[in-house]
Amino acid sequence: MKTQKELFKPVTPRRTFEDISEQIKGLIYSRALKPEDRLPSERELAQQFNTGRMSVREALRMLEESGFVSIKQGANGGTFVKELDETGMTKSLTGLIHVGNLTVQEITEARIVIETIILETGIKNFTKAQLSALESNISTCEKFNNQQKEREYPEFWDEALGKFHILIAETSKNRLYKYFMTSLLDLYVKQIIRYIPDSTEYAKHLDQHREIYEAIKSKDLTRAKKALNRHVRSTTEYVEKIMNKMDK
Amino acid sequence: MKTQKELFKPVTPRRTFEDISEQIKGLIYSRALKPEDRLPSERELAQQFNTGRMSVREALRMLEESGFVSIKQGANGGTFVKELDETGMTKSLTGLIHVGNLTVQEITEARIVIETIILETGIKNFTKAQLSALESNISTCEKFNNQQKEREYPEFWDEALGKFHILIAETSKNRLYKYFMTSLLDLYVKQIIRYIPDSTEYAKHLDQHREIYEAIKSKDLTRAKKALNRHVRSTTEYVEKIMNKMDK
DNA sequence: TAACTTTGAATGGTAATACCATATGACTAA
DNA sequence: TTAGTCATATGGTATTACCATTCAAAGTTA
Repeated sequence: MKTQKELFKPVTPRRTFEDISEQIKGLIYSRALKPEDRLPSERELAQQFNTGRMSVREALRMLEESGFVSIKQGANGGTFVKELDETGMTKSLTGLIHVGNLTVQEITEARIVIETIILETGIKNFTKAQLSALESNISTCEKFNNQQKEREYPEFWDEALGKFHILIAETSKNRLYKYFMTSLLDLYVKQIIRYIPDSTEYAKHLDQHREIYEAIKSKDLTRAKKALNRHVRSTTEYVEKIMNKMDK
Repeated sequence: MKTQKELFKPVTPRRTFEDISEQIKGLIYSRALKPEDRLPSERELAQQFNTGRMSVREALRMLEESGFVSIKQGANGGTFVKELDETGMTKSLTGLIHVGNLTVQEITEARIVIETIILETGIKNFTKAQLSALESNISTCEKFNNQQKEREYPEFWDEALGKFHILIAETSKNRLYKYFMTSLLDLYVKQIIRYIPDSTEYAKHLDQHREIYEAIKSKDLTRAKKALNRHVRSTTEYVEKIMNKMDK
């Protein structure tokens, strides 16, 4: 028989701000607070919780950090409930990469797996709207690439590198894939965006996209998988080359 | 030609505590601060950053929330750098589930995919040590299940449900899979742990584990995949049944 | 001497207050 | 009408004081 001691779990002493944070999180989970809703001001909250304003602020800081609320200053500002999305996941992955507990290679491998699965389970079910969205994404990017002026804007890189793959991920019924893909691409883009590749490099990237697109359009799974694999590996090589440069 | 205005990106006004948080995070990223290292006390930090203690505390709250540091009170306490692991990811997924932006089904599907990939790429490379770890995990669980007294402790469920799959995930060279698997299992366990299933249900669970194990041992990929798929689906059904009960 | 108790100091946790910074909208004057 | 000004609400920062927890060293007792 175990001693009585082992029957009880250790209790972490409840800190006030944690309590507050949990309460608010609970209200969000139970939909008592919905996205866009505005919370009372910090001073009011402090009164209602019967605590100091600091504890409230620390609680809000936690909620903000994990993406449950966003905070605006000024009149008509305040704390607003936010729709929870994949940013939390992105942050986690970014951290893991930075401290060296994860590499770009590992992420890329997972990315191939997921995108492949998406195609395997859904290549037959692409709607016309989805196909034309892919098509228009590619052609928009190509048009941009031919206009020197426009190429200066890094935002448009985001468009090219990310949106295409996200469009593919969105065809899956599994939202987790979309979250995951969005997170991963965000990591890629954050690395690449400081370097504006030359027009040739960019064109190559787009050609690969088009290749994938054509395969999907003709519902040729084998070809699509091959093209996808090539594309992701080539992009990864490029990202790694850039990252090595940055280390020096 | 675009107006000059569009040349500049919007600047989010830097909040003091964000600055502090970024600085510390940067030191962790650059390995100037390593896990287990102790940061100066809040009061000292405030002095060094030339700010108030509150800003420091809010910064620490952010770092704590995202898993970069842990904080202990009392003499010899303070702020300690923590090894970054998958807890951040787990938190994100938990949040997404609770607000309804993700379901157990979606997670389960992804889980099958990943575990399958792990087997596909690595079933031939299981070492003897890894195999016997699986074996001993199963037999330990079985032993527990036959001792009524022990079955009371929910912790041991954790052992049964999670460890087996984590052992499999750990055989992969891709740490992302392990992180992901650990996160997902954590979600399952957090749901199940309140309900202690009857001995029969538990035995069934273990039998499935053993089936998977045998297939891996004999390096029969097809059989392993089938067994795995069956097992995960059966577990999911069970979890869903429980969750429905809880809703009522 | 060994075991227990007390106490002091370091550190995080909470509170109250005052004031700064920012954003919005109403008001005012040209 | 338009441009500018100001009042106000809200978050952001700083200061100060005190509470709560923990650990270790000093002291005390058997």
